[in-house]
Amino acid sequence: MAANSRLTIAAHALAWMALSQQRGQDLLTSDQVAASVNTNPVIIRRSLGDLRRAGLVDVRHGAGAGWSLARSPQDITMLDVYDAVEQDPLFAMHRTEPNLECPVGRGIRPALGGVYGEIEQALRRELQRTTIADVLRETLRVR
Amino acid sequence: MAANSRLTIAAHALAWMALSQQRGQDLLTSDQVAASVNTNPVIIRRSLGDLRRAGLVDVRHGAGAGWSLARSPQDITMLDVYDAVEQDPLFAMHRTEPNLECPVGRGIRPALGGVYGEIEQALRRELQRTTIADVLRETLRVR
DNA sequence: CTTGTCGCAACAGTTTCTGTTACAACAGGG
DNA sequence: CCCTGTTGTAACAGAAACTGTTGCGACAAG
Repeated sequence: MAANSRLTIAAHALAWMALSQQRGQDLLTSDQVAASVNTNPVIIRRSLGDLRRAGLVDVRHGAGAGWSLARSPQDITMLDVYDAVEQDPLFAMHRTEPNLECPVGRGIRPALGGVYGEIEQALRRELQRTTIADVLRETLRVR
Repeated sequence: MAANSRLTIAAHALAWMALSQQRGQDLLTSDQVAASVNTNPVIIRRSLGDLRRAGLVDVRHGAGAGWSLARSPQDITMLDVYDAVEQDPLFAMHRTEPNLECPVGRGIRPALGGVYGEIEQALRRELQRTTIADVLRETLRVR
């Protein structure tokens, strides 16, 4: 499906911030997060920017700047992260409008829209069941 | 997410084939299906080719060639279609390997793998609840 | 043998994603 | 008030995926 890795990057960043918080370091720079994710700091700033707009993290500017969690890790669900970094629907409709003179072409979009809507709801219910605290716990179990 | 429209195209083609079958026309050419979907016949042949490899449709070559359903519409679920046309996982991992010297970088992939696996299972359960016969019925309800 | 259709390769245009560089804006500390 | 380090964002590049198009060989029914 040509899936992107935004949810993965954002969850990784949040899990790392949660662990750093546990260790007493509340504030991390995009450089420090990028070092764990192994990517460019601008990628991290873009991702954390999405999370900031969703109210999941706070940012401080100027000297001594950096990022911190806006909520405790067990209060951030994967659904919160998903909503922060994804906007497109899971399944796309036709790029070009189907033939409206065909009964199937006329009705297929609302029909599939209903099906796709229910599927997204199931996805959201499942995403909501896991928090960043859960992800961090599972992450540290593998050592 | 840069979602593609393959599931939509395939479901549209199957619904149209199901309706044609009801009307007494078992065999459709890719041109006829393309006319309803409003796209190029090669796109339809590619999609129906996926469905043929999955055993959902049959094809006949030579003169008088065309496509027909291999099963009755109520025995084809959206999960069958999904498996036929999609292969990539829903959410991608990091493009580049995370920093393995960081405890989060080391454990994040299996941790997220577990989460993503459960989400895909939920998606699959939901896809399985809808058949092509359901899609066609809903499609014809909108007129 | 003719004809109509499929299978598939090759290619182009568009879009998305990731990564990179560059630089202005900002704010804390001396 | 200036220095310094960090964020925010624009601009750009390369790679990949998706859709669409053309062309042509393979195939089989009549």
